[in-house]
Amino acid sequence: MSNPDPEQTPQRQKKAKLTSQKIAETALALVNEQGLCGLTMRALSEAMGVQAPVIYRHIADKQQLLDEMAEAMVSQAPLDDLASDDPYADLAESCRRLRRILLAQRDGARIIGGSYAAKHNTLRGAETVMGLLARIGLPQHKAMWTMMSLFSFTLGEVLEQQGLPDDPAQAKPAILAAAGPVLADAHFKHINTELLSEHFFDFDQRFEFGLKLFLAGIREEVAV
Amino acid sequence: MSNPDPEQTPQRQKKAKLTSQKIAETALALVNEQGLCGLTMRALSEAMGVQAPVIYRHIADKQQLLDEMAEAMVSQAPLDDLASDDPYADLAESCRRLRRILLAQRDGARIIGGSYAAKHNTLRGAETVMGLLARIGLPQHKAMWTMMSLFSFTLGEVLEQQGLPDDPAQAKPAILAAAGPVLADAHFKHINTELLSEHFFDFDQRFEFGLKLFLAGIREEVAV
DNA sequence: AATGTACTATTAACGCTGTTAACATGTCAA
DNA sequence: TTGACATGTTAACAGCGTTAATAGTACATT
Repeated sequence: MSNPDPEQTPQRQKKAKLTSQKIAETALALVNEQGLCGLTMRALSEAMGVQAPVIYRHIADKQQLLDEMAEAMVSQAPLDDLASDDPYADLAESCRRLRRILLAQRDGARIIGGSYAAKHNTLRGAETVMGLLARIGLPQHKAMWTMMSLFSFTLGEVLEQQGLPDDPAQAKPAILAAAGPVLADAHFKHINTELLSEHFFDFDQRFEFGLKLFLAGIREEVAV
Repeated sequence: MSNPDPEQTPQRQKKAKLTSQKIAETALALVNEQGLCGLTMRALSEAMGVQAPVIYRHIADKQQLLDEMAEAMVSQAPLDDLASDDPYADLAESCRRLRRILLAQRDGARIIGGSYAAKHNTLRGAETVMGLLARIGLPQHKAMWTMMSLFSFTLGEVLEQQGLPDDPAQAKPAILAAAGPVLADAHFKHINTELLSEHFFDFDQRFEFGLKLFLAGIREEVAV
């Protein structure tokens, strides 16, 4: 059978049979448009051409919706193909992919961070990373701590990046204006607005630098 | 004058003059009791023996309240006394203090993470850490990236720790029960429930291990 | 001392939220 | 045809952040 798309979906995807997975995908799309605050059950149901209480036929509450959204995000970029001869490079690539997933979805870090989803795709990604760390030579419990540290670091970085207002060209002057007076006043020798302006908002370089530090620390740990 | 505490405050701190700082402190105490979800403007005003709209005489909206709360938290543990002969040790201690602040306040990580407060105490702490990293030998922009990476790591770790239900003895079995079936099913070679059970929830050791990795990475970066 | 002014507090209400109850419709099996 | 069950609807509840309009209260000035 495989559902041959019976009709051309007149205006929307109207009668799409409403699975919890489709709900999660629509919710992610809605967040991309409106932001996480705009994700209300009513707005979501309207986007699906349906009344609000219908959603509750497929998911228990909003928290479970967020969990499904998190799992849907993770499943978008599996790590199965990572099998180069350099596990450190693969490890770095894993973190970059996680970061890319988070950045590709508006408020992605908050969605992932707010859910403790121990579901299939999430655990599969973890398994891959644990395999890399085992190849590197870490014992199992240290591998787990390392993985979680890398996850926390990556999540925290994107959390901060996505925390500022949507338009970066607008957020930057605002933050500089807020910090400026304080920095000018007291005896701040190691921070100044030029430093903030030029390097604080370069999130890509920030992330890569932190990642490099972390990997160097892992090499050191293994070498001992 | 200095307001000699005119009366013995009959039942509560009733007529405490209601500054934005006192509001923030009461809000933090309320979150400690009820959790962040329990922090409503009505509950907060009731805790202060006052009607809800009065709050808005002193703060613009709830986001600003959260900012004030974040700043109040940071101000609780300054870093001024850190001046040992080992800047790496001071750096580690800075991270531990930040973590202790976050853990001491219920939902502390979410409060700090949700605010972009470029206020006095926050920037002063940053200045101290930047000084340590300068002593270590990092150029200014790398010092800033390093500081932000450490902050993201620490915040992310506590965020995850505080993300699980309040009673850890209750959260642990729940998560294990959720992950168990998935782990048993497929070909998971590097993760298992024993590993999770014994080492995932040891957040202190997790944090210390990640911190060690990071510091080793910094040493490596400087040594090059 | 009386008065005007600014601050502080109150009550009432608006529009919105997640969620549930009660009821209607449609679909498929016996 | 007759159930049974999934799926949809409308109406409503309690609670949220926030604002408007109003009342009281303290203090500087006349």
